[in-house]
Amino acid sequence: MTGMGSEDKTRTAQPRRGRVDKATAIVQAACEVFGRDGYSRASIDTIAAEARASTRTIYNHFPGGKEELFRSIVQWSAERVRDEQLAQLRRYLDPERPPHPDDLERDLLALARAWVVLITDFRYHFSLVRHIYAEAGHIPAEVLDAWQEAGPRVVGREVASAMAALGDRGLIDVHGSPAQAAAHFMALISTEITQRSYWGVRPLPPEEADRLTSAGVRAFLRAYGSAG
Amino acid sequence: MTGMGSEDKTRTAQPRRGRVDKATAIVQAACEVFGRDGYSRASIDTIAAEARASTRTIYNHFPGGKEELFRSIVQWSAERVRDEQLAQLRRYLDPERPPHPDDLERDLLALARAWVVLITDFRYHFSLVRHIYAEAGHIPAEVLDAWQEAGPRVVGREVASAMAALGDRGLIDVHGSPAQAAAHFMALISTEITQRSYWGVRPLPPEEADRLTSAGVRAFLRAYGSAG
DNA sequence: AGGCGACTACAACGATCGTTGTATCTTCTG
DNA sequence: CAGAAGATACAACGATCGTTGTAGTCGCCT
Repeated sequence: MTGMGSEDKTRTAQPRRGRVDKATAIVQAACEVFGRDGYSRASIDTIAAEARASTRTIYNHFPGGKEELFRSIVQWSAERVRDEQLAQLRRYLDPERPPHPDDLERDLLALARAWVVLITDFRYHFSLVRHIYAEAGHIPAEVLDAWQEAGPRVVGREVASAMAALGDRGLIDVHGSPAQAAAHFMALISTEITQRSYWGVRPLPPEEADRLTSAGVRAFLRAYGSAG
Repeated sequence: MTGMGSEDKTRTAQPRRGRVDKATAIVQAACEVFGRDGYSRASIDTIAAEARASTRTIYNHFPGGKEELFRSIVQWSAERVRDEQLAQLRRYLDPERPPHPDDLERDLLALARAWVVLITDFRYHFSLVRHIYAEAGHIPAEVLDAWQEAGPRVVGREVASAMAALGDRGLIDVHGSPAQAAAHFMALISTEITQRSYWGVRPLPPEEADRLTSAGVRAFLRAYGSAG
């Protein structure tokens, strides 16, 4: 939004220095530090050090200060993870190519496993989400809504429509509400893992995580499988 | 833990002044403020004001300062809520008096509803839990373990043994792991509500919460009901 | 009454932190 | 080369906060 004028030729496209673009370095560092320490504990100095930038540069890029920086990275991180989650969803549960009934459990399990991997891959993002939930009372409603709409709600809707597709083809029985089935699917595959691992802070042994994931998928299929 | 010694006559039993015991006033206020603001944002001055005490009194009762106060109230709050949850569990799912098969869904639903009510009743406690999860990386492992062992793990074990009892009597099929069934039950009845309501910060309309709860119970019974 | 224990008001300290201004430096562009 | 634009180092400010010390107040018990 800021900085990039309207008709500059190729100037701002190339990173000024030989290094990485300072702006993205700051955003990445801020993601990590905000995720690790939370809004209050995170200090501008720490973010600057992590980004190998000076605090002054941060304030040049984000005139709104800490608050604007936080809003920006929440949005940025949500979009990034959302895209990754949607990619895995389309990869293992493409509404265009429904799986054979025999492969349904395999595909759901593959999706679940891929998502669990994302939880540790994007550890800092999910730490950030934890802090968002914890500090929900101190975050303006508009910011919360913008975040939900940029990330979680989109994913939820996509999973719901995938469930609807499976239902239409008779692979599962959504029992009237594809959205409800989607929510239950996500709850069953992730709740226990996230809780036991403190949202990835203390990762579980892989085989344990796998056991929980497949148990969740099997329970989901018993609850929503069309064959029963 | 403090205060109630073993052989004090009647001195510490009666509040010294005409008011409430300052210690419990401080603990309650600290619970509320820590839950609302989190560890870093919460200030001793705020807690003192909320407890109508002076900061000096706080340091007299908790020589360890902010850290000890936090540890104490985490433990205290966890025990209180645990007892409440166990009471509801025994009320609606007493292992000694298993329900008739026809009443199983009704009883499970009653338990689920009672627990959902607790989420808003003990709003500050669950806010505290959010912050614990968010700041897990900054809390000593021993404190985290002590908290889990004083609260969540006990409840989880009790629900698991209730599930085992239901399984033994053929009312449900635990599919090999009562603990897993318990975790799935709790996930199905509470995950969506807690997420959608931001853990009680923005409470859902009661009928909406009810809809989600009963949908969770029905899904659980489809996954774990012995009749299928 | 006298003393004791708990509570309080008040001030002060050191530390951390968000934020800004300024002067200097580097690197790219014309 | 000159100039511009971005980045940096540095210092300083005001504010908040945890914590401690001190002196004083209030109510209870002997």
